[in-house]
Amino acid sequence: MGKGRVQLRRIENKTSRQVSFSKRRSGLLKKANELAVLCDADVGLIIFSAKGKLYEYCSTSCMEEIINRYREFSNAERDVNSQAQNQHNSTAKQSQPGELDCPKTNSELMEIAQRYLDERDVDLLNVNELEKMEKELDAALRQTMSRKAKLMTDIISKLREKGKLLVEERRFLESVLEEEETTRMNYDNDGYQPNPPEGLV
Amino acid sequence: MGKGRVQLRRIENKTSRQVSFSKRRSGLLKKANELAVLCDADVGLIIFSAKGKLYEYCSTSCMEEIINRYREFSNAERDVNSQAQNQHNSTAKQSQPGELDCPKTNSELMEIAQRYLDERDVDLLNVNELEKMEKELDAALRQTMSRKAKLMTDIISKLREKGKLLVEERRFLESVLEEEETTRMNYDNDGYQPNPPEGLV
DNA sequence: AACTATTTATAAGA
DNA sequence: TTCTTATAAATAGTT
Repeated sequence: MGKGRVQLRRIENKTSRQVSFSKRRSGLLKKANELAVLCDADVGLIIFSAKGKLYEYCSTSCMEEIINRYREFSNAERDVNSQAQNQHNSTAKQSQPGELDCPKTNSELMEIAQRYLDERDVDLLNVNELEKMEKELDAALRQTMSRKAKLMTDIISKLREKGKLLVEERRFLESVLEEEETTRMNYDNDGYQPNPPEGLV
Repeated sequence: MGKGRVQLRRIENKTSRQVSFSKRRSGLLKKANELAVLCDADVGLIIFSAKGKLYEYCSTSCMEEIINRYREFSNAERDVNSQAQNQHNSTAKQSQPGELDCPKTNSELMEIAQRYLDERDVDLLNVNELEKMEKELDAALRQTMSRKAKLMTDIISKLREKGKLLVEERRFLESVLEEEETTRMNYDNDGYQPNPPEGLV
C-alpha cells in the first residue's frame, strides 16, 4: 500500500526496511487490537525486530494467558491426533477444533471422567489426581470449546485455584503446628512428652 | 476500510461479526507474514475466535521458539513498550452473551458467572460465595443438561466436595492448634508467654 | 463467495 | 523522525 507494488521479500535497503518495520509494526498492532475488539476474539501478538527488540500486544490481561491457552490447545490437538492415528492409522482425520458438539468428543469426555469418577470413590481422590483429571478434561474440552465449555473451564480453573489455596493453607497450618510442637518440647524440662497431635500424618 | 467508518467496539450483529472476523483474521495473518518477511522480524501471532478455534502464524519454525524468546525477554526487561500498547486494551473484553446454541441458557450462565467472576476479584471470593455461584450455575445448567453440561456439573460438585473437605481440614487443624496452645500454657509455670502463631485470624 | 464503494495503510518523497 | 501525498490494500456492506 503506497506508491508502487510491494514484493514479498526482504527489503534490501536498511533504512527503508527500518522505516517499513516501524510503520507496519504499528499497523499490525492496531489491527490486532481491532480484530480482538470488533470480533470478540482473543489475540496475542509478539514481534521481535531484527535488532531483537520486543513489541507485543494481547487482548487479555496478560500474554501468559494466551500462551497457556495456546499450549493447552495444541496439547489437546496433539493428543487427539495421535490417538486417532493409533486407532486407525489414517492420515485423513482433519478434525476441526472449533466445531460444536461432535459426539465423539462427548464420549471421550465421558471416558475420561468415568475413569476418575466411577472406578474409585471420589473421596479417595487426592488433590493431585483431581488436578490431573481437570487438566485432561480441559484438554478434551478445548476441541469443542463452545462458549459454554469455555465458561465452564474458566470456572473449573477458579475452583482449582481455590483448592490450591486451601491446600497451601493446610500446609502452612501444619508447619505452624510442627513449630509449636518443637517449641513446647524445648521448654519441657521434666521429661514429660505429650502425645503428638492426632489427625496428622 | 470499506463502506462507512468502523467504530472500535464489538460488532453487534452476529453474522457481520463472524464475516468480519474471517476477513480480518486472514488480513492480520497476511500482514504478520509481510512484516516478518519484508522487515526481517520474528513474529508470532495467536488468535482464538469467540468460539475458541485457534489460528496462528509464526515466522520461525515453531511457535514455542517465539514463546521461549518472549519469556526470556520479558523476564529480563520488564517492560516499557507493552504498557503503552496495552492502552488499546481498555474496551477489548466485551463479551455479549447468547450467540451460540441455546442462547437463553448461555446468556443466563454468562450473567451468573460474570456477576461472580468479573465484578469482583476472584481471589476475594470466599468459599461460601464460591459455593453459592456453583449452586446457581448448577441450577442454570440443569435446564439444558446435555451430556456435556451434566458432566461438567458433576465435576463441579466433586470439586465443591473437595473444597468442603479442605475447609473442614483447615478448621480441624485450627482447633488442634488452639488446644496445643492451651495445653502448652498449662505446662508453662515460669510465666513465659511465646507469641501466638502468626497467620491465623 | 463475489463485488464494489470507501476507508485505511503505507511507500516514497520532503 | 515526522509529515505529506499518491497509491495499493483491506474490508464493510451488499448481492
